Amino acid sequence: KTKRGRSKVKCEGLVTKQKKNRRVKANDRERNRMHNLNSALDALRSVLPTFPDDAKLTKIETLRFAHNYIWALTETLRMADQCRLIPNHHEDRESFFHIPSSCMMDLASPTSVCSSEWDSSTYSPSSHDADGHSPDILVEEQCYGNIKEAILLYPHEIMCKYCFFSFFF
DNA sequence: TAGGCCATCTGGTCCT
DNA sequence: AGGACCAGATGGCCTA
Repeated sequence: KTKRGRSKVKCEGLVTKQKKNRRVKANDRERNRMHNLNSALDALRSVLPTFPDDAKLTKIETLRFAHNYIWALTETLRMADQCRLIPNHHEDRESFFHIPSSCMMDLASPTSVCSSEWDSSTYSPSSHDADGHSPDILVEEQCYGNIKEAILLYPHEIMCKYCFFSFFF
């Protein structure tokens, strides 16, 4: 073989080696990227309401569930705002707070402050307070705050209320 | 055993 | 040129 021929072969070998090296590095980056994506999905799973016995949500289920959950929370807040803006709609408030017993899952029952929050009797009008605030306004404020707290404390019920254990959009 | 889910590899495309 | 992103291909694992 000529000198030029040998160097050509050597050069091709070098290029192949370089290509292989680039591919290996690219694979490594891609793997890393997917791991990051999965970590983000895990983080998302961790803030979604699930039960201990539930199998881990798949990727697509996680995304759909998150979509529905956000919708349910938005809807809950919207209703809370409505409840706040429309005075004397005790019936609405009561129906909003009423969680069907069939929906009550295997959760620890509400305790202390929380237990009364789900009790509609909490919202019945009472006498004026020392500052002279109308009981209705106090009730509305309390109602609004309670709903927000309830969202944090009882995500399962919120989801259940809106029948969002189905994963369809 | 078929089907679903997943991780990984790969080549193409776009961006810096 | 190199990195990020994407979609298709492939093979492994699990479950009904």
